[in-house]
Amino acid sequence: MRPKNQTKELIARTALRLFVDQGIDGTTIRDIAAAAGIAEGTLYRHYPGKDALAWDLFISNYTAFALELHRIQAGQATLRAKLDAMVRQFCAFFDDDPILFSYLLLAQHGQLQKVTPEMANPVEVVRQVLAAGMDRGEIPAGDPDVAAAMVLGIVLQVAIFKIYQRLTQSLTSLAEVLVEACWRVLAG
Amino acid sequence: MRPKNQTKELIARTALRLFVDQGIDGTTIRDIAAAAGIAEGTLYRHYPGKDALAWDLFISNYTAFALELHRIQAGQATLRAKLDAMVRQFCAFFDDDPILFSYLLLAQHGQLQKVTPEMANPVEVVRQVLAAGMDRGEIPAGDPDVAAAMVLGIVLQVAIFKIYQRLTQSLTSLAEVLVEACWRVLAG
Amino acid sequence: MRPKNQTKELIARTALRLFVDQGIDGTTIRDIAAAAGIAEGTLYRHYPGKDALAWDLFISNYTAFALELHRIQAGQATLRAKLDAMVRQFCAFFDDDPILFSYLLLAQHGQLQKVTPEMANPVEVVRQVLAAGMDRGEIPAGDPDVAAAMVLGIVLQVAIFKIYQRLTQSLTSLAEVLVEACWRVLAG
Amino acid sequence: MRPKNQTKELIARTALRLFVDQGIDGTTIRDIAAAAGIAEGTLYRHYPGKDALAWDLFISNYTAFALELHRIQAGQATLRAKLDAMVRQFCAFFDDDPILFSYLLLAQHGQLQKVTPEMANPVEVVRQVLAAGMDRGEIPAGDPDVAAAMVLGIVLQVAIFKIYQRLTQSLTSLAEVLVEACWRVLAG
DNA sequence: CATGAATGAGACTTCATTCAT
DNA sequence: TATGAATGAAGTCTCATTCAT
Repeated sequence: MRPKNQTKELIARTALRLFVDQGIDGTTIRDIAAAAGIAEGTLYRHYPGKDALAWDLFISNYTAFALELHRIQAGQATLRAKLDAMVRQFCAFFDDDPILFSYLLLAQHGQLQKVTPEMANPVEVVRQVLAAGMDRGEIPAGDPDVAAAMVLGIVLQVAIFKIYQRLTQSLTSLAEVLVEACWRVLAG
Repeated sequence: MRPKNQTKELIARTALRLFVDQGIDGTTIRDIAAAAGIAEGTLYRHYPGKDALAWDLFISNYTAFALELHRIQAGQATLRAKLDAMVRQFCAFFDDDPILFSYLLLAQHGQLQKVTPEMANPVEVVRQVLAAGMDRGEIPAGDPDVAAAMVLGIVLQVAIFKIYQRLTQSLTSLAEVLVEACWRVLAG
Repeated sequence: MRPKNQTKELIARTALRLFVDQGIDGTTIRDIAAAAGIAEGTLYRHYPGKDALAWDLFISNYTAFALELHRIQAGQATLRAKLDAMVRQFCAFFDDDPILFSYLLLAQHGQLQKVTPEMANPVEVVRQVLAAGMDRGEIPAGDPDVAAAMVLGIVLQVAIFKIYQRLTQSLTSLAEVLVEACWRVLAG
Repeated sequence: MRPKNQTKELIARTALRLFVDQGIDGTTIRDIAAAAGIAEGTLYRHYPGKDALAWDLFISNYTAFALELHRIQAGQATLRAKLDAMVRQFCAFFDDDPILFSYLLLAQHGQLQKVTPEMANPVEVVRQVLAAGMDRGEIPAGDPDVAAAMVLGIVLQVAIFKIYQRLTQSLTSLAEVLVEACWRVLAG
């Protein structure tokens, strides 16, 4: 018998991989159990069910990333530095764990409706950083939602291209380019 | 008895709406039939099955949009004008049929693996236009895939914000802003 | 428009062929209509439904053959001559219309339960001829059912071999051999 | 929880009975599950599906009987003794498990097309035994396929009569009569 | 008589979840 | 805690039959 957390972790990683490869609905409990080398029933010792597993995988990592993003930008003084740090954070996250990143990206359309406003949220972090920058006059005032969308779009679409192997470089190696692009968009 | 194409069209629109609202896997044949006011079996006189319906809805519109995009940019002489036309085309498409646009956006992760290179493809159109612009020296040379990702990201993420109602303006009213942002990203 | 009986006949022959090829349950109304070049609904102008079609095809030909068999043996004086005539009748029937013969053979297990004793029946004809022959002392007395089974078995199993193409000769060319075999079985 | 093989065996016997009573197409998964006292889904833990169940039931027993038949004739020296042993084997099989025998008899028309030449086959066993007997001069030379058809016809049609209750004796009690009849047919 | 779109009952099958071991 | 056979609700799809034209 494995220690409890080890089995739970095994389930989490296995499910993550299969969810990304086949979609959540396209992945069965049996798939997960078989790939993890455990019995089907064992999964239920660690998670209440499949939906809970998918949700847990999503929200814990989504929140953790949002908090990390918030922490990292807080350590910077200027908007430019905050933007730089955040974009690099996205890139590092992707390069460090592309499967998890992909999951958050691809699962969001199914899970986002269960996200409540009080939960930490990467989109909100970016929006607020940009709004604050506008307030402080670091960039021209504008609709902070539009600004956030454009910045996120630049970074996330590059990640999607990487997922679909239209790009082969690491995201980190593109960070500088992305930061510069975002800045030009914002600096108007 | 309705004329044949009328029923097929009814099924298509109903399915589109439900697929966007509940996801493809989250929508049952029964859902579609009930919402369309037809019998379950009737659907199968018009489509071979649920997968084929989802695929047909995706690829026919995805391809049609790609061709339209290609046509519209070909009518412009400069990259700046092509970019302007293409972005406006995205915006007009979204405003004209947000459900269809959403479907193409959300369904792509499930259907894209069935897209073959010879099928017309909006991503490819954008990439080629940008690559040509680089070749002609209209914008600084760079990785055309990265450039395409950034341009697409700006437009599509704004569309996603609109879908999730973070934005309330029409996309068309944002077109100028988006074109300008894209251009600044590209013009380096 | 075809004359009524021509369409009905077309349906009957088409159904017969498909029933033999694919089984009754394996054949759909749509199959029949498509193969016959008519609309699905047209079939119902000529037959009450699929079951009725299969039954009609069976019982009318089954009965007709039984009556023919009875008539032909009645024209012969001795058991040997009756047997000869009946076996030749089976062979001629097979060679003349192997599809119909196959249908009667293969469909019987599904339809026989609907056959009532007062319906003319080839098995019964053979049994009675043999029983009468025993009564008249033309062959040794024995269980007429066993005798009928053996005689029928010889003829029908050869037909089955022909259907499955284990044999290539016409049945008629084997008639002499079959009659002789039956006679040896009976003559004890 | 029953031991695995017990449930599979229960499904097999129940299906066999229903297939014989109602035909394969006339028997639903629900029928089988209800008659076996299990849930519908349970069947699928033991068989891939209904077709596979019907096929497995057919081919495993068909092959097993062919091998047994081959084994039993190999233990005899003369054709007469081989024939005697084989006919008694058919009779004993029928009397021992009339449902299984009926299934093999009735299912063959649907399943035989999936039988490949390398699969053991009772018809082939009989044919080869007779062909060898002809080669050794134990019976007059002739077409071994015709001979096999006649011998099989005698035995199988008697079995069919028994299935339809035209006969009430056990087949074993008729074995002597059948062997004698076959021999007269062959000995010419 | 012919058509063929529409119907809807019912078939097969999948799969998240339970529970006795 | 782990197991995996069993469950049964629910999904996809088929097809005999009907009926308005």
